[in-house]
Amino acid sequence: MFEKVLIAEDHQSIKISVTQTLTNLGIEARDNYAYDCDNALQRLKKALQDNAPFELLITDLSFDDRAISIISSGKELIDAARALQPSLKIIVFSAESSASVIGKLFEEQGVNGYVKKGRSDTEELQKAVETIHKGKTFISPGLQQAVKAKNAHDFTPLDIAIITQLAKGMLQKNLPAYLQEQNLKPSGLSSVEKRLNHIRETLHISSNEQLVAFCKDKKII
Amino acid sequence: MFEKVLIAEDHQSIKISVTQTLTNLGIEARDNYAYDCDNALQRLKKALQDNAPFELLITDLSFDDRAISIISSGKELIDAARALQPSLKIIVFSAESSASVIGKLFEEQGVNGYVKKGRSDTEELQKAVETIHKGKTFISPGLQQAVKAKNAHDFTPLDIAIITQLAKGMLQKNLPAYLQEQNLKPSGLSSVEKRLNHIRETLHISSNEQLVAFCKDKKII
DNA sequence: TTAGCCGATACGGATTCCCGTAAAAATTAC
DNA sequence: GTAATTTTTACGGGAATCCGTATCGGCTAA
Repeated sequence: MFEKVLIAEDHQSIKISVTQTLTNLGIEARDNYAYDCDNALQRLKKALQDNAPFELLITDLSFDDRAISIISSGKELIDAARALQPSLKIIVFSAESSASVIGKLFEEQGVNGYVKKGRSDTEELQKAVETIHKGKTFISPGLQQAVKAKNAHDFTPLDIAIITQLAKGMLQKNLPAYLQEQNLKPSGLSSVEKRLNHIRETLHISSNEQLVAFCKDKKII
Repeated sequence: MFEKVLIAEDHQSIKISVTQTLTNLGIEARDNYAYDCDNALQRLKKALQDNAPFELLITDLSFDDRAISIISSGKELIDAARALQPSLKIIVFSAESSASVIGKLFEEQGVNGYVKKGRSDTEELQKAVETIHKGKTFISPGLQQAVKAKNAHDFTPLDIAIITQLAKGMLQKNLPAYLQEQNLKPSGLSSVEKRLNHIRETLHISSNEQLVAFCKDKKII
């Protein structure tokens, strides 16, 4: 079993339960807890320098950053941790259920496991640690299919840029200039209109306001 | 100290910590846990019928309702519980930090305490239980001022109805008919335009898309 | 009662958005 | 290299929104 596991979690109540789960697995829980991302990365670095690296990171996704921090989300922490120590195994332990978000964790960031906070999360977490120790990946039951099932519409980087700017108040007629600045193509106003129209149609959405609401709900923007 | 406390919480990891906190307070934690709102209300009813009512309810706000449930959010549970048993003390234990949401819990629903999940949430929860047992209210440190600080704009029920419909795809020209159906006044198209214009101005927002995004972020709609 | 005030509604011009069509450019096929 | 296809862009009419102004209707105070 793993011997050194780092917990990155800003909720004390959850940290206590996770620690208990690790103890049940026979993993020593001492000096292995960070309540923000900066501190978590620091500990990973220190352990690496001391030739006693962590083997597994269990991290949340959202941290409320009260202080000015360099890394303020689990997503960024994962990238930084992997860059620092490619061999590190990573379990995300979060309440996030958006297929879009979870899908990216596996596909773009290569996490080893995802446990959704829920009715049986401690058992699931325990199973996840065991499964990953055997070299396999783990995902909470029921989420597998949700992540595989593609959205009716796959949002491209262009789509996301367009909708993000709309949500920031940019008029759609000003989008071409912005998209050119960002080197995003196509940038013509007609193309923007066509793209938005296409998205609305496939999602059965009738206005830009509704589209912004949809993307906010699905955590796409 | 309280003798009967009910926990309504759908995350096992948190339930474990809350139970432990209650134990630390000398409160017996047996048969006092519900993982969804329907079940929680059922237990409150049963205990009342048996002449052994719960004295305190500790509840989360968000429950992911996998099954078809009558009550699916903590907000509704609170109303139902208060209707059933007005004397019941209620602590909300949630990660929600939106001033709008928390403010309403106290002002409209009269909860006795709010503990935000965070770095010291178990200590805070313990303190909350003690404080409320003395007949006072409790709110997590730092949130007090956030809740008191009013938003730049106070959203009226009319505002919320308008923006909600926009976010559902309704065209603004169709709003007058809808508002009349809902007996909301004023309902004239000019009034709707004027209202939206006023909101955008006070919040320094330039489009309806941005307004919808803002309200989604602040959990106003 | 009536003059004055204020909010709601009606109206109209300017702007923006929607959407279909056509031209232009880029890509692919042969 | 040229034709065919697709993608991007340009254009224009109609709809919806934005915003200023004016009218309507209820309310208050002298």
